[in-house]
Amino acid sequence: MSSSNFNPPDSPESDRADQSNFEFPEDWTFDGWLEDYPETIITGPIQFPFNQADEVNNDSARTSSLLQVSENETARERRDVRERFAFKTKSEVEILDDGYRWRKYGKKWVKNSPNPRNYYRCSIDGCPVKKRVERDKEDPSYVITTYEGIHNHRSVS
DNA sequence: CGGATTTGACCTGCGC
DNA sequence: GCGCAGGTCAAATCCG
Repeated sequence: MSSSNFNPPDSPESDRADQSNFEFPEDWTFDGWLEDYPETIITGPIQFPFNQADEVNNDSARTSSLLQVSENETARERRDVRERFAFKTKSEVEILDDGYRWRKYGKKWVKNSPNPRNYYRCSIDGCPVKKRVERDKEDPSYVITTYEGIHNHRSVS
């Protein structure tokens, strides 16, 4: 895919509503998944950024946090928001060009999966973003990517 | 030579 | 307290 189609925001706090109309490239498949929250199955288009609350305990909050940033987000919900999201995509390769430079810093064989999990950190100095990449245990033709954090810089060309 | 990758060791939270 | 599992570090190595 081309890098220009994937442009996460630079700031977590500003203009969330304005960025919610982001559309993923149509050659990516999202039928979703969120690793640490296996109950959150994503179907249909995802708007970016979407923020996952760490402790979402009712269905309506979960739905809104997955599909878009809620406009009437309560203070409590907002405090719990993490800049983390995951999706799976059908791909032969695990190194997807999403417009950023990543430095691999770890690899783990996770329990109950025949596939390794790879850990990447954004190679820009001072940028806190990390991501994990692993193959879907159920369907190895899918790659699961989990992003954590928001870039404090623009994507590289 | 500089930056990225590899890979086992190390660290830490959690359940028992 | 111990051991497991997941996450990270870092030295050696690779590669342009």
